Amino acid sequence: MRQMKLDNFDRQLLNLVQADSSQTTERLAEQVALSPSAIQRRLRRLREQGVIVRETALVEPKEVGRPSFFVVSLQVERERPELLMQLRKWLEAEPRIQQAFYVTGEADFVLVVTAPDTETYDALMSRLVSENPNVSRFTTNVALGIVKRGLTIPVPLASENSD
Amino acid sequence: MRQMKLDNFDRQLLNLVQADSSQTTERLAEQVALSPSAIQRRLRRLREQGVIVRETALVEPKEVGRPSFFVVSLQVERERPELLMQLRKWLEAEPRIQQAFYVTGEADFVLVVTAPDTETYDALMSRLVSENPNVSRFTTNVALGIVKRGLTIPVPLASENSD
DNA sequence: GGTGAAAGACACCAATG
DNA sequence: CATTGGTGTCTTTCACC
Repeated sequence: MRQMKLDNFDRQLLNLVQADSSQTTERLAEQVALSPSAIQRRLRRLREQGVIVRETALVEPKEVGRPSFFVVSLQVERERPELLMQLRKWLEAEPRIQQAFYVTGEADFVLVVTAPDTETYDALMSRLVSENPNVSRFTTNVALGIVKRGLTIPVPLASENSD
Repeated sequence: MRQMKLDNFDRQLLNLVQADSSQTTERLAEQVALSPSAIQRRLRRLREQGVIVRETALVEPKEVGRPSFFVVSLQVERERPELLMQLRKWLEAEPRIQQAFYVTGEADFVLVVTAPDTETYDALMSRLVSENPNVSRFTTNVALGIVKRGLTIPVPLASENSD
């Protein structure tokens, strides 16, 4: 059931709504060579099929109290499956964990964390280690600046080459 | 001009639209104790003031060709201001660079990169180093799995404590 | 892909604190 | 006097052909 067949119309559409999901179907129809009705039906399908997961507003950190951002590398005691699952759920449930990747290399997880200040961040990480016994160590990189911030996945058209 | 004064209505609204920006003003009005008209005016203001930067659709990687994700640490030859600026612009312009943080610690930048496959990723990083002479070294962590993916910044209400 | 009905957003309104 | 909730109009979406 995975790996939907997406034609180039779908792919164009995905690129457009990733850039701006507030566009009307009419405006989208101008950019993709389709009628508004067709756009509508495709968008509904893409949402129902889970290709489009959700639509969100991006807020400017400067405007909401200048929160800090941290990139955190986690080392976990390898391999206790239940504890690993618990950690994943913990990360998912914690709103200040924006992103969590399970990675190769020296670290096991890389997190992107946001917090209003360093104290809150410290408290959060203290809770993380105390409530997840398999987390053996972590290193923090404080973000001094954000050059770019997005989740857009470029969707290549079928006719295009990969690069 | 920065650091807008946001009351608790604005803050609630920001939390709601970060979770789901496709809600109607009427549905938002049910959750915030305001009329649809008030919600509308506030949303427009938040957009105009740049508190809400843009609205985007989040797509499921599994459904668009299972692209890979990489967390990259960049070391740059410190300090050649013009080259640093050039690097920032390069990162911004490159669609496969999802996020770029300027950080403290051993690395200077941390990137989150997406690419359809490892070859494309390699080619991208080759271009990065060849077109940015100040990038001295980088280390790659391949994401084996994504536990969580979002950009939501929790906006605390004025009456609430930080934690 | 087009068309008519329903829903939602937008531009004004007087009212309120 | 800024901000609210309400009303009419226009736009956009939705369901059906």
